[in-house]
Formats: sequence, C-alpha cells, structure tokens
Amino acid sequence: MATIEDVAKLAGLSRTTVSRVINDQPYVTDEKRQRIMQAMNDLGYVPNSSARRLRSQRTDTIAVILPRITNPFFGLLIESMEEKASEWGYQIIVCQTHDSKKKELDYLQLLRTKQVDGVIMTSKVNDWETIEPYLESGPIVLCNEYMESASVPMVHMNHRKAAYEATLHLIEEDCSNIAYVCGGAESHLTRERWRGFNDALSLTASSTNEQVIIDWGINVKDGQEIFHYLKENHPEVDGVFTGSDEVAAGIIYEAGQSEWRIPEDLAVVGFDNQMISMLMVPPVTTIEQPVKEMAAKTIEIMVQELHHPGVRSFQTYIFDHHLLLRDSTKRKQVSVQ
Amino acid sequence: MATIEDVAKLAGLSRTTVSRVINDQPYVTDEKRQRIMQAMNDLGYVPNSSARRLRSQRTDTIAVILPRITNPFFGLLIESMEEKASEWGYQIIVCQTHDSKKKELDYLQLLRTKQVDGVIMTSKVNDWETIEPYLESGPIVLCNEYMESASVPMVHMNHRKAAYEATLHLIEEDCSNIAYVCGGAESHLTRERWRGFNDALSLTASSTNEQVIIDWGINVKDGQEIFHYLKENHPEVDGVFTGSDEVAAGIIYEAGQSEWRIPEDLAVVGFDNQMISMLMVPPVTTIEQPVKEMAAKTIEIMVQELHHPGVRSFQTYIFDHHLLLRDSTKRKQVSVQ
DNA sequence: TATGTAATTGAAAACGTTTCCATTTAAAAT
DNA sequence: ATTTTAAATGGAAACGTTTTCAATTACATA
Repeated sequence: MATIEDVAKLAGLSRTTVSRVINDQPYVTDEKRQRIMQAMNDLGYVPNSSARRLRSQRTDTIAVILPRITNPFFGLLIESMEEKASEWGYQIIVCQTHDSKKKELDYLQLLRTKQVDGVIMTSKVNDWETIEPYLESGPIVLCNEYMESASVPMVHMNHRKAAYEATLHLIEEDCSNIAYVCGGAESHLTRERWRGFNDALSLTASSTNEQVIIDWGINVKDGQEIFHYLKENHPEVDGVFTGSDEVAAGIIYEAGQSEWRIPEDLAVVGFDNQMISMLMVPPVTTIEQPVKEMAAKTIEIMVQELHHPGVRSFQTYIFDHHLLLRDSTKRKQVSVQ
Repeated sequence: MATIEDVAKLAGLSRTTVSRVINDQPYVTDEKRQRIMQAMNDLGYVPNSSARRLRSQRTDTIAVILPRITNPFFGLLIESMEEKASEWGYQIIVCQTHDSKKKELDYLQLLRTKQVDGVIMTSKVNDWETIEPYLESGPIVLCNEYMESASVPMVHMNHRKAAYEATLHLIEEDCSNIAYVCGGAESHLTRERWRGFNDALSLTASSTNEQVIIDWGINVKDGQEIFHYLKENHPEVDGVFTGSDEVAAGIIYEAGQSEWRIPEDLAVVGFDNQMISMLMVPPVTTIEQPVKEMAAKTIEIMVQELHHPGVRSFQTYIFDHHLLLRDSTKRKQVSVQ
C-alpha cells in the first residue's frame, strides 16, 4: 500500500505539498501539481480514510436513525437523504433500531466515538432527556418525528391536522363508529395523530359510544389480524383510521376474503401514500407526505450545522400534507342533479 | 474530550493497560481493571474510532452494494444482512448504485481507502474485469448476482431453473404467446432467467411465433406502461413472465382499469414473493427466494474471509426457489371428477 | 535459596494523514 | 539595487489509539 510519503518521495517533494494537491488547496505550482498527480497514478495511491479522519477530526458521514428500512416510508426517506447528502460530499449510514431503546443509544454512540459528524433521527424511542447529552458530541436533527419543544432543529408534518382531516372525511362519509389504529413505539407523532383524531370526533355529538383503539398495528399482518378483531369484537365499527398504508392494506385484504365490503361495511384510511395504497382493490384513501422535500430540508440543515459549528439553530420546519381521496372511503354516491 | 491518556493518568496506570481493558485482553489484575473502568466512567471516556481504525487497520465495517433500497427485495436482503453482521460485531454500510457504473466504482473505492474491510455485491453493473483489481484491497462476496465463474465466493439462486419452472407453469395453463419482461442493468442473472424462459419454450413446438421481449421493466409504473404496450401492439399475448412482482402488479392494476381480465386474457408471473404479490387482486403467482438464508450465508462467508485473510475460497452456494401458484395464472378450472 | 516460568506492566514506536509554522523563492514596489 | 509583499515549499508536531518489546513482579519448582 502506497502512502503519502511514497508519493512525496517519488515526486521529489514533501508530504505537505502532496497533501495540498490531495485536498485541492492553493500554493502549489501547476508543474509540481502535475508531477504529484503523476506519482499518485504510478503508485496507485489512495489516501487512507482513517488517517484523514483522525487528523482532521471529520468523518464526512451522517448517521440516520430509523425503525426499519423495509418500511417503504423510511426507505424513500433515506433514499432521498442519501441523494441530497452526496451532493454535499457526505455519506449516509443507515441505523435500524427496530424500535429498540438500546440500539438507538448504540447508534447515538457513533457520535461520541466520532464515527459520524452528525445524527438525523427519523424516529425516537428513548426519552429526550436520555438523548440530549449526546448533543455535546455533535449536532442532532429531527426529521418526521418531533417533540413539543426541543433544543434541536426539526422537520416534520403536522400530523395532528392530517389525522383531523382524514377523520373528518370519514365522518362526512357517514361513518358513525370510527376505530383508531396506531402502532410501533409510543411517540409524540403518534400522540399528535391521536389528538387530531379526537379533534374531529369532538365535532360530532355522537361521541357517547366507547372508543375502539388498537395500538399494535404496524404492518400488513397486523392489519389482517385487526380486521378479524374488529369483525368479532366490534362489528359496529364502520370506519377506521390507521397510521399506515400497510395496516390498511391488511384490513382490506382480509375483508376481501370475507363477506365484508369496503367501504360499504367498513371505510379505511391509510397513511403515507405508498404504492400499495394505489394498487389495492379498492384503492386506499391516504395521506401523502412530501418525503423528498422533508429529506432535502433536513440534510440542508444538518450540513449548515456541520459547516458552522457552534451556531446551532432550533428552528422548526413544518410541511403540508395532502389527503388523497380514493375508493376505500367512498360510501356516498355522487348525486347527479 | 477525554483521551486514553487522561484515563491512564487518572487511574495512575499506563495507556497500554487501559487499552487492554478496552479490548478485553488478559494480563490485567482485577483491581486495576476496576480502577480503570472507574476512571473511564468518571471522565465519560469513549475510545476514538478513527484512531483505533488507523492503528489496527480494521474498520469492522462491511459495504453492501445494491441498486436501490426502495426495492423491497434488496430492503429485506440488507435488513437480514445487518442483523447477521451485528451478531459478529460488524457494521453494514448501504451503497445504492442506482445502476450507475461510476457509483459502483466509487463504492468499491471504499475498500481501497480502508473505510470498509470487505464488500458484498448484490448487483453488478461494471464488467468483472473492472472490478477484479479491487480484490487486492480486500475480500468481495457476491450475493444474488453471480457470474459464470469467478475468483470470489458466490451465494445465489438458480434463476435459470426458476424462470424455467415459472414459464412451464404458464405453458401448462394453456398460454400460447408468452411475453418476457426484464429490466434494470444487463446482468448474468437476467441472462440466466432468459435462458430458463427459452428452455421452457423450446419444449413446445409452437415457438414459431415471434417473441415479445421487453427489457425496460423495473417498477410498478413500468408495469402499467407495459400493459398498454402489450394491449396495443401485441394483443395476442396471453401470458407474461416478469422479473419482478412490482412490474406484475403494475400490469395487473392497469388490466383492472381496462376490460382485460387476469388471468383469462393475460396470465402474469412475478418474482420475489413480495407482500404486494399476495395483496393484489388477483394475487400474483411468483417465485420465492430464501432471502434470509442467503443473507446469513453471505455474511458468514464474509466474516470467514475477514477472520482468515489470505485463505480465500471460491465456493458457490446455490439456494432453492419456490414457485408459489396464485390466481394470476389460474386459467384452467380445477376439474372435479 | 536459587532458578525458571508465567503473569503483569509500561515506554516507545507505529498507523498515515493534516496542520502549524518557519523558510525559501519569486514578483512587485520603491 | 534594495526593500516589501506574496506565493510556494517543507520540517516536524499532532491526532488517539494499538502493538511491540523489554522490564518487573509473583509464584512455583528444584
């Protein structure tokens, strides 16, 4: 393995000058620059990453914490982040927590061990009090997940409003018993959706019925089970707000295997506008998030923090959602005058 | 930031002894070990990753090259790899090439710059001749993608056989004009499927018809376009083998918007047994790959290579597929005697 | 008691860069 | 011709570990 020393020797110059060429710095004559490039080529020289990192105290790497990559929402989020980050010369490393508190802290530890320059959290299972101390070791930015108020920048949607609108839509489609499904780790995001859901319900006087709440729905399989649970225990439910297109798909799939009709017997709302929500029969009413825009903004903020250390902003960027009406909630016939 | 020196000083011992404690090495008395642990705690000491990497010439990190993380097959593959790798104390870094030759080489460069100890390639767009030189810098293992013969371990399915069986199934369901869809970068894997497809067709005498081949189908949107392409230009086609459940889903979705019936007018076979293939109406006949097993085997091999450098094996591990028959190909009524 | 062996400890080198600072060279200004 | 200023270059320190190797201590054996 050739080192910078070898290059310097072959070019008849010093390590310092070679380093200048590597890093595109001024104060090197063109002639010597050429000579050095030639030498690097001849030797097949490649700068050693660990040595650079150690000396310059930078890794040019950002960690992104998320629950699981197989969730298409996070898949798209990280794909967009990676794209944006590479434009700035940063690498992304993917950190799947599977909603484990320990794993989340293990990954935050990357900040302390200087394996990454900053951390983006798209989900959060530990309390903020537990996470805050890691801020000493580098910047943290929240994207998607958020909090009441925190000492870090945040990029997210207004989930309360989104849930409110979706629920209102169910009410307007004459659903009178609406179930609420969430899942995954408890989080502020989930609580906000819950609030939005209740905001809508409180508009109707008929909220004397007992609420049907299910807090264990994450994926298709859960959705399937939820359908059977509802059918057996709460046949009165005629609408369901789920926090995920996958859960919605599971419910609709199982309904298709039984005699229940969607949306006549049960209207279903998903979340995230994943491909699957369009492909289902019937297609699923869902909420679209501006994933790419949020990803881009988040990277932009992180890069700012990294380029100007010390100058930390606590700004929050809130993006708008989009309620997509599809057949899974279309209970009323469109009346033609 | 506390360094190992600070810890040593506080504990009244040498750097060397502290290093021994950090790395769980023998030859430290319990009493001193305690004293050092205490000091590390008091100072909030965390070993600097770059320094360790530089000195020990290991990164405990493996790069995994893939086309895009949003493809569920690769999503699951990498999730499984990550799980297995962390059991061995290795980190995974995700390298999305988007089928770009340049990006693939950029990521292989990680091996040269010593940012990773080894590289797993699950896709390959460059020629092997271009990639081979990187082997000098560390081990490469192929998983999913493969070649005729190479100087690296390979873990994969027999795609030729899988395509053969799927196509045979279409023939047995009385399809007489079967279209072939593939996509993404040209690869050995794709060629193997093509061979399997032809193996099956050559069994029938009726192969006088012109072949319908489409080589630009990767995702749902492509599938949608393919449906319209077939409908307008090749209405005689009554069966289609696609290399992807997503393409299959796109075709089936568009068929649902038109008057074509699946499978009566067009039978469709997908690939990978993704969730979506079960959820479609009708559900899609597909080929299941033992993703987790392949991922586990791949990591196992990589870890072997890393633990015993020099002793490189060129062994190939071939896993079996599973043809899942579903309604998207069920053209014959089951005759009840 | 003397000797050999194994366990424990630390000093210093090494890993391969970048950065600081001093020095030399070239160009411009007087 | 001399001085001033700017550009170009290199020597050596620094980054924070692990590893080598030599030295010391403890313990068992002869």
